[in-house]
Amino acid sequence: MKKTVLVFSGLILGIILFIRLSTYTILSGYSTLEFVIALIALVFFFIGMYLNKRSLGHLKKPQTKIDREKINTLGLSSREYEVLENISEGLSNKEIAEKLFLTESTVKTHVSNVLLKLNAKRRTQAVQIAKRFEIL
Amino acid sequence: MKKTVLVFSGLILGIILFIRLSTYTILSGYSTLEFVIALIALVFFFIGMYLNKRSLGHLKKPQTKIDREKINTLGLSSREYEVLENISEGLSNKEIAEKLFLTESTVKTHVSNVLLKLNAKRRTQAVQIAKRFEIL
DNA sequence: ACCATTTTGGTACTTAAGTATGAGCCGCTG
DNA sequence: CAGCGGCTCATACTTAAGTACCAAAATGGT
Repeated sequence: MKKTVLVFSGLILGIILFIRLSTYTILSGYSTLEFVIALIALVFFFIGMYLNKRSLGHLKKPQTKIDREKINTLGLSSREYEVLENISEGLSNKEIAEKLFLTESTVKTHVSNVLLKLNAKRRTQAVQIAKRFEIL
Repeated sequence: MKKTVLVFSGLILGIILFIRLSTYTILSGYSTLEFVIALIALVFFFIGMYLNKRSLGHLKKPQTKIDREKINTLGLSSREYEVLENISEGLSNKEIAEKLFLTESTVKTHVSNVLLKLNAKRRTQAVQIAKRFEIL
């Protein structure tokens, strides 16, 4: 953010200096004024794009908004979804059971239901499908 | 892309018209010229940012560049990495074996090595760790 | 209060995943 | 050329995952 501000103010100064100079030297006709302004507009346009790309590039997480509509469409219950989340974290059934204060047997039931509803054969596939559906 | 071009050219026209008018009306002193130009620069800066954000927003995949350095650091061989990729696709050992023309037994060896090198206990966890390391 | 769904849990079983260990083959490098 | 690392495959196990089927609470809406 510091860099951005520095670069930005530096460019503002540069532009102002450029104007100061151009008003007394290059700038003679009207068309030249328009050209200079168009150039400035273009330059700042691309600077805006560049800086934006940089700042967005720093965002590590894709921030995929969870499609709750889709979860309902698939018929996933809240508990089943909760289990699915933990599967994607790489937890085992036993670990999920401990985390959610359940028996492993209950977790297995939920997992089986999730696989059915997502039409997956394995938990790994379920995660992949869930991400395609943007519910994870 | 069509929209972008249209909006862009429209704005260029608008700016030129604005200049035409301002040169004969508002624009009287030097400071005003600078102000107008700064304004244009600012406007185009934000237009650039906005358009860039829009176009980047259409990208569905986060485009996480694969950190090949990290792969080497972890000591993952190319075959092991290939297996890891297929694990993240939700494939079973048997399916990976068929896809890569291997026996299931070889795939299991690779999987075991991957789990060791990623310090994971399960294939699901391996995928999660790999994504944190940005190698997937 | 009743019904549908969810949540929970169990048993019994099958299948997949993962570990340990050994071994042959190939290509590269000191 | 000996050796190392990577790739392949196998056997024998252990453990986790997943299926099928059932059933009792809990929950929530009409």
